Amino acid sequence: MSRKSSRMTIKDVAREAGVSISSVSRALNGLTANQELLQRVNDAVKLVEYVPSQIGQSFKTQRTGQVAVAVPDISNASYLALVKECQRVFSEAGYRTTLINTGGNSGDDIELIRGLRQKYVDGLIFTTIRPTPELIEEIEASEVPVVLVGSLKTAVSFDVVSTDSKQAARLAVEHLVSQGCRKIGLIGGPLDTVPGRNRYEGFVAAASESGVFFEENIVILKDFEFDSGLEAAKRLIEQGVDGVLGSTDILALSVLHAVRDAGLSVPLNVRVVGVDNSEAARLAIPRLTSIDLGAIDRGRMAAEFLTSRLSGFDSAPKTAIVRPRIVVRESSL
Amino acid sequence: MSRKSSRMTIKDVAREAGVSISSVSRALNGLTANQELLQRVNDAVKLVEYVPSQIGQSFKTQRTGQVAVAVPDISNASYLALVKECQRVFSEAGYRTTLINTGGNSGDDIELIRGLRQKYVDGLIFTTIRPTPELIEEIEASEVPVVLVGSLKTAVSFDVVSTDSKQAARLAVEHLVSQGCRKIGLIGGPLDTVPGRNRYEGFVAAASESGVFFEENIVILKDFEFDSGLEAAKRLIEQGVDGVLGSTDILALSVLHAVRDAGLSVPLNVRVVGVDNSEAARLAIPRLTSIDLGAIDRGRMAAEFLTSRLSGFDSAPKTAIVRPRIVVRESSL
DNA sequence: TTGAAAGCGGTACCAA
DNA sequence: TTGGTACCGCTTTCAA
Repeated sequence: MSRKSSRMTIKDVAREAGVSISSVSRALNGLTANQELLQRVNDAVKLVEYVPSQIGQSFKTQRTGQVAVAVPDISNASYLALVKECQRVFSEAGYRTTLINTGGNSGDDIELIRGLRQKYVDGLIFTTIRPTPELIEEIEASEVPVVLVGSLKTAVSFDVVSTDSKQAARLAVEHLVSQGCRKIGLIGGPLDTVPGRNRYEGFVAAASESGVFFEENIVILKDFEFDSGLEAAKRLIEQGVDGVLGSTDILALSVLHAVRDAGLSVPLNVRVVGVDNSEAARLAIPRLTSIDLGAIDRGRMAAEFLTSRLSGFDSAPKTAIVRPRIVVRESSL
Repeated sequence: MSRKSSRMTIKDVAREAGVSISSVSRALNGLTANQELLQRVNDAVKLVEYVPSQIGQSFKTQRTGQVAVAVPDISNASYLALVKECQRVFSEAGYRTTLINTGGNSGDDIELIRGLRQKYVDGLIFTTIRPTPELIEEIEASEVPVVLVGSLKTAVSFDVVSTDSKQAARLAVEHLVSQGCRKIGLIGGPLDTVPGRNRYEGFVAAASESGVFFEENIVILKDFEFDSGLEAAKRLIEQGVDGVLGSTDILALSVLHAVRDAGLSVPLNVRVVGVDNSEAARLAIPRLTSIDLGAIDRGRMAAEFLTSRLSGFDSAPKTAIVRPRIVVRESSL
């Protein structure tokens, strides 16, 4: 016996229960006082194995019950943490979560926002490290609520959740200095990204204030690949740094490798700090000190901002800034 | 000037272009020969900034344009790889991807499959390590196409993609033996999971065939947590093993830590092999030998199976088995 | 080639 | 409280 029955609709339930489809709808949505009718409808629902069509409901209500979370790269630990946390909050609030890997390309980003007009989701959490004016404009024009995760320089008409990248770099430098480092290197991300730029500026500011030697010890990468980091780390070690800040935990791991390859030791000869406080940092040998940018907190707040808007609260644009904190481990002791 | 215009529908385009809505629909779907009408419609579309409603289209076509990928834990490297690859294939095929974190609970799994009747997605890639008979039954009854990623003992009426976990363990043991290990330990996953059971059996078979000492060196964990692995590894080291197979890369990393904590060295005193060939394995110190279970290949095949079904190809149930391969690195040399 | 109209599966208004 | 019915946006059949 094939169970692949053609879909049962509300009509079938109504027929089976001997009532009108309106009554079925009401019964199913808890708008019926009549116990007997309710019973008949429930029996009929069981009998025909009725399940309301999400598509039909969406059509009527113009709500999909879905939200999207867009990140440049889901492989990146902090985006992964953010996505997971959003998903948790949304799931609790009764929304399904659609995952979008943007690749970080700003043209595609704009297309993504524009595509929201198709109304395939009720709202969007959008993460970007390159918030161009065009992108901002497109988000402001969006009919679908968008919450942006990322740092902006201007005031905007939508909700924003960000972290203080400059402060993150500062925490790292101050820690390294307090541990006795006097010649600190930076392996930074691309300067045309907001976090890349901010961490660079934070590093420079904190380093010069501390009076440590640093100016020749800055390497800016075009990407965040481990191999690029390895190359950069090798250079820094040749210049005799005694402390390095890696822009991500992966880049910091590359420093651990380079130091070992050079026959030196972390933290004896070189102290290392990473950024993201990812699992990779916790499990590294030696365990890696890392700046936690609060990806989980950002995810939670962004998701809460969005669910709030989706519930119809039409407040002024909200902003949340998560403060980074340093998690000290073996690699910088 | 607010851009938050209320949605434009096909009617607005029709009115603006001075044609019927049927003509607009045809023009938009490339079913019009008349160049002038086409032009008028396109102009009207631009003028009113019309974007077809996904909801309206879904309602008519009974297709959502979405597929779901369900995994027990997105944090797990191999599931992550699988999800990413599925997403890539689906995106190319014009489908959006919804991510579902199941948590691996089998009751919830059944609810998930049952929930498909709501028709919120067109198809599902489902990953499980505990394929209960009830679950199988539910999948077979599903009206929505499901592709299962995981090993099954029985023949089923849906597509399945799996890997050979037994062979994976065998590869690892044979490699360790060939490197000179004579007392090999296993840190295994729960035996009530299919991969946990299969890896255990593969390990036992390969170890006894090789004639190496192993029987007292098996620790089966209740979970895959790093800390549990650390504890287990400590025990194995006290028993004097010279080789360890960790059931996942994370567990293998815990062995690296435990060996170091014991003042010993990998691979000099203990050789270590993990499973998953994750980024964590590539970046570990020392770099970790790992069994690649072909997560990416499985993701690709599963996604292709599903898109094929969604395109209406109603073939017999397909099965694909991905062969594991070993990636030898420093930790076992 | 074009337009009119039915219908996909629900919800909610209105009248009984 | 209940049933009849309009309607959400789009595709597609059918007739002109």
